[in-house]
Amino acid sequence: MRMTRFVVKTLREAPSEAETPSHRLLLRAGLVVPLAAGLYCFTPFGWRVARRMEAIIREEMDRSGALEVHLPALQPIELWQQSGRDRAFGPVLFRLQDRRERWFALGPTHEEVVSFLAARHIQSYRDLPFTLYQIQTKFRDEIRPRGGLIRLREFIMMDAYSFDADWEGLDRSYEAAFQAYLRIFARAGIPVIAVEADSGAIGGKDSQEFMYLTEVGEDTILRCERCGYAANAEKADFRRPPPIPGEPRPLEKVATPGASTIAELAAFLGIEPRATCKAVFYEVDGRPVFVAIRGDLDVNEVKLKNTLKAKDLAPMGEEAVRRAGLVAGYASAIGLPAGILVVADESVVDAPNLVAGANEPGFHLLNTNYGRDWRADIVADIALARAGDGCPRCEGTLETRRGIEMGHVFKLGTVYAESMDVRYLDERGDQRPVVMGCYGIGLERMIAACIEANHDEDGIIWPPDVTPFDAHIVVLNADRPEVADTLAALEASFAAAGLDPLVDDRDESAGIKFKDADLLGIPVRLTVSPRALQQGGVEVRRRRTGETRIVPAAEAVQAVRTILEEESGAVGAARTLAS
RNA sequence: CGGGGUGUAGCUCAGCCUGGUAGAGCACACGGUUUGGGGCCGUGGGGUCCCCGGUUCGAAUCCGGGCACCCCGACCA
Repeated sequence: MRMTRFVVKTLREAPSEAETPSHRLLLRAGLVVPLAAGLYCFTPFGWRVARRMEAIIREEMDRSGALEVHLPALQPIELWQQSGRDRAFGPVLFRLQDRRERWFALGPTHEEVVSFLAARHIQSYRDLPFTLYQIQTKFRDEIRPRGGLIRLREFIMMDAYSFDADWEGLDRSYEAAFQAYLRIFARAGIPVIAVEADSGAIGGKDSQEFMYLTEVGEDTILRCERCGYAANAEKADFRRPPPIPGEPRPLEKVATPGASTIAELAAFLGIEPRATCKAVFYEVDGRPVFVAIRGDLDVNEVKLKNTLKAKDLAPMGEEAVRRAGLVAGYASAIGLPAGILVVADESVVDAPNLVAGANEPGFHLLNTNYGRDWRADIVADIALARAGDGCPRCEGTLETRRGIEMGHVFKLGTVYAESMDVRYLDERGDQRPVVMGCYGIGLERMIAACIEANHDEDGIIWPPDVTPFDAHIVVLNADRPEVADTLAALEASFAAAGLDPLVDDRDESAGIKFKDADLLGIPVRLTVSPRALQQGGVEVRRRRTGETRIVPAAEAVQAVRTILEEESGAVGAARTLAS
């Protein structure tokens, strides 16, 4: 491809809106241009990268035995009502009406539609198992799009769905998808770790996320160096510090003026936060919920939401607190107004003599004891794991890292089979629900993470499987006959070898061309110039290391191939290091 | 939705406080020069100063109200 005929434009300075390295480079190298919040146009250069990412995904999914399909993005709302997910997704679901005023949704994911399709095919256990996948646009009216291609309102997702007769079959399908994902991310040059995850709005049982660890990530991951345990913070278990032991003592009311936070209370009384009971108020699906947890711990809102099987959960606003008759800063479950659901974390049940609020401004109660003084409607693990907490699997300590969720695999089980009525007849002729799994990868996110993981101060460094061109040929003094002849010969040999180079034939200075080559990130650069020819050929430069050498023009193709192969090895090594 | 920030040329920004002909660098067009790391000289084109309203003889600038975009928290690939 001749650059003068290719629609690319690079920017010397990144637009001020871009802060993360990938966002800046995406805009500077001209891969995408923003249209509106969470919406981007892909340029010819950017789309080539996207297509290569797609190719990696397609090859590895095909290799795993999955079958590609294409499902409508536009879907009748009834389908979403049937699964109950029109409410689960709520405002995230884009809705629109057709000319007959019938309601549709723009698919944020495709479990319902693929269930519909699968149900048309599945009659007998002999029809199972199989896995379907597609690479298609999804729509989500996200609360806050961000980070360039990290969080979009319209994005391309590879979503796969497995259908098995039983849970053992699902385990095998899940494992096949898991292995395919590892190959996909390795080839894309994205180091990932698999972490235990919450299944969120998708529903289902086991679930793991593939995380690319980076400071610019939006998820928090807890990890134990010692045993390798890793989990999303919203899911993570941990060993709670033990309670302070003691025999129950009599309840006692004390004045604690101005001590409305755990820190103030502990300081005022000269005790550890661990000896107090923290009260947190939530509004859950419109109803007030009182949460009690030991003072040294925080509430994990995802765990709480799951415990309550709630659709909507938010900290209670000041107005709602007053309306519910709660006393912020001095509340406890002892003497709480009626009609409020009380949820307790496991940590308060076996901790004796906790200091808790007296439900009266400026006063607390000493020596409150669960069972003797109060009881919760629900007792559950609703505590948030934090850096420094004990690992749930070994004696190690958890640390936190930030990460971007690149992919997610779920064991759905029979949830959708039940709601969408996907059943089969087993060997005995009994009707049973199909056991499903689902698996997703965000394509734009892969591009963003690939750049995050593969760049330097000069620009992008594409992994060989992702690069939009096989080589970047810079031509200097193209008007000299020997240069023009060499370029023509080079282009012919590349074409014969089936390689696709980007040729910078622009009338620009050498400096601009070299800078642009570094920014655009094609792994090998060839320079055709009078100087190189004098030295016996063309200059070959490896983008990642900057090393250069002169090779005869006739050997250029082989030199490019060698570097691309070696770069594949380098990408693999980087992955091993990080995982 | 809450908190913070920003809207002036394609991009980065100055001008605003203290109202009076809208600017610079980069990019773009043309001419010349140069040709191994964003080179140099000259000429030129390009603006609803985010929008609406108010104050004023006069508003990019002051006041009010909107909107958009970015960042931090609740949602997810």
